[in-house]
Amino acid sequence: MSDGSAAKRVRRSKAEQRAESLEQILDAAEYLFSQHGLHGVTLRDVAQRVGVHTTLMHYYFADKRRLFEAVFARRAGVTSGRRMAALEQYEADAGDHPTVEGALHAFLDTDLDLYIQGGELWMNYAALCARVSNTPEGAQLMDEHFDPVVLKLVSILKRALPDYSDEDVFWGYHFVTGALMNTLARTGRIDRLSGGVCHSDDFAAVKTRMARFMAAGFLSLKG
Amino acid sequence: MSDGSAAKRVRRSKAEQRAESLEQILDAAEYLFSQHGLHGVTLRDVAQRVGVHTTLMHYYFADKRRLFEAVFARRAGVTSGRRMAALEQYEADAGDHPTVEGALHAFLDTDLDLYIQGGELWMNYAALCARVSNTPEGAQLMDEHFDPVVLKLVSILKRALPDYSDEDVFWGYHFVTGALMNTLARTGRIDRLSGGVCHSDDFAAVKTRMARFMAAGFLSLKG
DNA sequence: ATTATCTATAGATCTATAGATAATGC
DNA sequence: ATTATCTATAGATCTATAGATAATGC
Repeated sequence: MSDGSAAKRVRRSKAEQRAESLEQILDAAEYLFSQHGLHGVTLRDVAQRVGVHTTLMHYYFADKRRLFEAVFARRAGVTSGRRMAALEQYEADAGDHPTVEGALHAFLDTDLDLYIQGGELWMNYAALCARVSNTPEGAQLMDEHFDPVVLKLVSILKRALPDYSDEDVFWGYHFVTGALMNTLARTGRIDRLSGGVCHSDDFAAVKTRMARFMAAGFLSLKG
Repeated sequence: MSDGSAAKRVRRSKAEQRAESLEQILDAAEYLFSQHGLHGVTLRDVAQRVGVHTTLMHYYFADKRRLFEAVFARRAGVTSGRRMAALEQYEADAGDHPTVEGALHAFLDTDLDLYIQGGELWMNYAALCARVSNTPEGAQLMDEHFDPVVLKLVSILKRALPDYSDEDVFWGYHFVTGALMNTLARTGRIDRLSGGVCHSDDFAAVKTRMARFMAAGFLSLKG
C-alpha cells in the first residue's frame, strides 16, 4: 500500500536516517490520530504504517503520549507563526482603523490557505486539531500552542469594536473557532447533508464566505 | 465518591431493577465517553463507576460499540424531536414570511434550553455530541440521528432566503453547527482564554447571542 | 564507537464467553 | 422458572524494557 520505503536502502548518513524516520513516524501517527484519536491508535498501528518495528516508536518517542504531543507540536508553530505575522501585517496596514472583517481575513484566510497549499499531510493535521479541540485534554493543547495568536486577534477585534464588552468579543471568537474547527474536521457530513452540493474538502468555498459571515455576526451583537 | 448505589438493596421488581441498571450504565458510560471517547473508556471503567461487575455490560449491551451507540441514541430522539416540533411551530406561526433569525431561534434556543434545564446528565450528552461530531465515525452517527431536523431547518432557511444558492445556505448551516458544537463541548478553553470573563457552562450567554449572530452572518452572504 | 533497528519477553489489561449463584415471579 | 448478577477464565493485544544485531562514523 504505502510505497515500501524499506525497499530502497540507499546509503544514508545517520542524521538523514534519523530525520527521515522521525518524519515518517510523525506523518503516520498524525494520520492515524486524526482518524481514530489518541486511544484509538496503537503504537503497533503506527509502526506498521511506517513499515518498522513497534519498539522504534519508543526509541524515538519515549511513550505514546509524547508521540502524540510531538505530532501536535510539529505543525502548531507553523500555523501559529503564519497567522501571527498576518495579523501584525494587517495591524500595520490598517493603522488606526482596523475592521473586524479585515482581522478575520488575516486570521482565517491565512490558515485556510496553509491547508489548501499544504497538501494531504497538512489536511491530516487540520483534522487532528479539529478532533482534539472538542475534547477536555485536547483543549489544553490548544491553549498551549494557540493562545498568543488568538489573543492577538482578539486585541485587534477589540480595537475594531471599541464599545463592545470583552464578553461579546470572546463569545464572537468562540463562534468563529467552532465554525473553523468544524471545517478542519472534514468529516464529510456537509457533503452527505447537502446531497453533494458542498464538499468537506472545499476549503476555498469556506474561505470565500467565512470572514464576511463572521464579521457580520460580530457587528450584530451590538446594534 | 459516587453515592454507592449498591448499598440500598430494597426489594424491587425485575423490571425496575433492569430499568435502573440500564440507566445507571448508560449514565456512567455517557459521562466517561464524553470525557475520554470510545477508545479511551474500558467496560471495566464503566462497571466500576456503576459499582457492578464488568460482565454486566455484556449482559445488557452485547459489546462496547453497541453500548456507545445506545448511549448516543438514548437522548438523540429527545433533542431531535423537540427541535423538530419547535421548527414546525415556528413555520406555522411565521406563515409566508419566515426569517433566518426566527428559524435559528427555534433550532438553537430549543436545544440550549434542553441542556440548561436538563442538568448534569444532559450536559454530559452535549459534550459527547460535540466530541463525536468532529470525528469521521462520529459524523455518521450525526447523520443517522439528526439529518431530519437539520434538513427541516435548512428548508425554512431556504424559504427565508429565496434568492440564495443551496451552497450558501448549507455552508451557513455548517458554520452554525460548528459554533454550536464548540459550545456543547464545554472544554473550558473560552474561560481560560478570556481570563474568566466567559464560562463554558454559560449556555444562557450563548443563547442571548447566537441566533442573532448567525442570522446576520447568513444575511451577509449575498448583498 | 556510536546509533538505528530488531528480537524476545514481562506484565498489565481488555474483551468476551461459559457457567455458577442469588434473587424475583407465578 | 426466569432473570440479574457474579466467578472464572481464555485469548488477544498493548505498552514498555532489556539486550542483540547491523549499519554508519572516525
